[in-house]
Amino acid sequence: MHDDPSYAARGRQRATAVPTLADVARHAKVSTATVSRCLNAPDLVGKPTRERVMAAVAELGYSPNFSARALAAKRTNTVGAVIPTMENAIFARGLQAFQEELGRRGNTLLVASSSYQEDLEAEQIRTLVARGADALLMIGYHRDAAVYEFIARRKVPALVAWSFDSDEPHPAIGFDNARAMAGLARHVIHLGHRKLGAISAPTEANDRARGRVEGVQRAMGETGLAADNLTLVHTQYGIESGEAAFRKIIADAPDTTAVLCGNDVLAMGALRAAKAAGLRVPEDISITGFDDIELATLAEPSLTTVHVPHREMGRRAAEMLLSMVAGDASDTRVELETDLRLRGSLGPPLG
Amino acid sequence: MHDDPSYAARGRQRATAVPTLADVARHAKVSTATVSRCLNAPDLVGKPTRERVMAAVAELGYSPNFSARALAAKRTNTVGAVIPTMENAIFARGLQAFQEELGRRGNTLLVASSSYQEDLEAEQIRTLVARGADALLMIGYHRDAAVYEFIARRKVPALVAWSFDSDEPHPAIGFDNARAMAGLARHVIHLGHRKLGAISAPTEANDRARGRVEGVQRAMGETGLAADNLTLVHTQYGIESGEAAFRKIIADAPDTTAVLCGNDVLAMGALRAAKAAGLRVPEDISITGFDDIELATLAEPSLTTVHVPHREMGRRAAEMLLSMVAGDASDTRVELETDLRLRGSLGPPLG
DNA sequence: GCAAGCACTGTAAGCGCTTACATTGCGTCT
DNA sequence: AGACGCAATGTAAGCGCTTACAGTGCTTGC
Repeated sequence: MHDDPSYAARGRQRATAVPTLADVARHAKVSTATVSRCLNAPDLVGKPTRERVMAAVAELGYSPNFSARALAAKRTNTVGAVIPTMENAIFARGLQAFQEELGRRGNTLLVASSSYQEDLEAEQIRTLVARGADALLMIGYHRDAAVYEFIARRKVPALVAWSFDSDEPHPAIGFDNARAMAGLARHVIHLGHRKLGAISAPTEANDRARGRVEGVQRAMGETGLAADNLTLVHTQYGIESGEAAFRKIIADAPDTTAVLCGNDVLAMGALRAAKAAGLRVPEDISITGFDDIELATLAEPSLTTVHVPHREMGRRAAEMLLSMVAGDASDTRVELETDLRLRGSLGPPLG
Repeated sequence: MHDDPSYAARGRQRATAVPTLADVARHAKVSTATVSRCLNAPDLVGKPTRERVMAAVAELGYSPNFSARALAAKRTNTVGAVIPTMENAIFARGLQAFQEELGRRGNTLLVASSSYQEDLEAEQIRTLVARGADALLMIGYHRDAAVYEFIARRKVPALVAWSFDSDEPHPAIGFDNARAMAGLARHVIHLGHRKLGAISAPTEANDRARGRVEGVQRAMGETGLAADNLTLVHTQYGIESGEAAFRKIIADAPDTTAVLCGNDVLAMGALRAAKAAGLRVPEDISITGFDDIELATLAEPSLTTVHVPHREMGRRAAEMLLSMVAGDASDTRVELETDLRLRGSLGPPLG
């Protein structure tokens, strides 16, 4: 035993080199299999042996090499997420909850962001899978069929979040953007508004934004409002963008009495532009948002918006993904409820 | 050649199993070494061979197994970051820039958050290192010496961000929190304020918060203001916390004319509480923040604060860390400049 | 008193890749 | 013409771990 000629050399290195499973085994005078079992399935090992091994682990400051473990066990305990950007508070919040839940269950989060670019997203997804992500979180349904095929071929459990559509087959947790926005729009219309404005994020590669616009249109259709009562402007994410879009709406359609924005950040911009233009909110013009980020209650007047349970979504997404990895296929499609938060920025039109 | 009895079986599996380097090699009729070289050092391979290999890669849809690569090459192209929380916009913004730069250079980001808990942070750092992070980004200097020793022993390049102290030996990119806050406080005092309030995040495990409080005290010392002219309140991060802290200050010291807050979110809370108490800002009381998040310009009145270049910090942190990994040890300590953004929430005291 | 079963532990074969080293076939130099 | 260098490729030894399988020494039932 221990007549391996390299043993002495290894012993000398030990202070400087990172200890391996084999070092621990040697130290505790057991086989590597036993050390591995101590770490992964302690009840299979006798108590005295286990204690000896654990002592060796502690003494050497051993911690397992993740890549080796992943290679041998074919599981990484790592979950990938591709989001448009962390700078958007709604994703930051959801992702934070997602990561907390993952951490609680011994997993780590691998993050990539696509900057709302479809091809970049596809590339990020490939990267995450190649890195061995056990599962994938993606935002919204919209992406090339080839991406979905790739995921299916690799058999990586994947979950769509921030969107829910009962017609879509993919596992998802989210809400029906169109329905949520329609609820708000219906309320606005019932208050008496007839000339509406809408500010939306770009809709080409973004089903959430698309859904929200459709929601407005659906509510108008239901209440018999003709389509030309809506002035729709598309613009980038950002406060300044919201300001510019608002100015465009009141320039194009000065009789607009309510502007529905695709998210709270755009709404904050609209609000600021309205005030800058000398319009009173909500007396002269009503403004609404979507998401209910912290900003919404801070605005003056505070913002009427659609509340989305971002944290809950993140937390449950982690739960779902991890149980999908474990092979438990129940509850793979979850629709969350949103609700209206009626605040000062919305009122009946004065006329 | 190809008389391996398992060859046929492998061939049949190919459609369902994930292709490996060996599959590609077989397909292109070269050795695995050549395939590996095509992927990692293409100029070492002759053009016709390379093209044949690349075709095989494309045909099989091969992508390398990351764990195996990491195990063999001892490099993961993954950088870990431990931040307090993504829900704080300043970290989200910096981290986004960090991740973008990392991605641009072919690296991926592994994220962990500590929820401002010191022991959790230590654990996360160990986890990230065990997962093979090539380098580490950490927020602020404050952490147990054992953690720094661990990092040094593992020889993982690590960078402190969001803080800079010329007395500290660790590689860092950030700014001098005390100096930045002292600059603001000096300005406030020069305006004529004599009775100050300060709202700070908990300082035990947070050198940034500590520095900011010290900055206020330093400015007071320099200008001959006695320490008892300052009412200091510690509280958690959050708007409501800021509101409560503000109420406590004006209850304890009703003659306070300016409240300096450790960050913009606390300042937003203070602002709201001031207005709720019927105080005019800045006529009755001045309020300042720190960070210059988007919220600051949205407040009414807009918030006087210290601008911090979060995005630049994130981007350069990525650059620095990657060059440290590459063995380039230049410029390992970078001090960034902050600047005052004087806005409506600060004015001279009326008295 | 002996086969069967059980609780532990060890042996060794990979997992999919990288890379040091060996080999081959040229063109070149003297 | 023979020695040499060089470019292109192959061979094979790991990287550090997991796990199927194979003992080993007991207790137990009949």
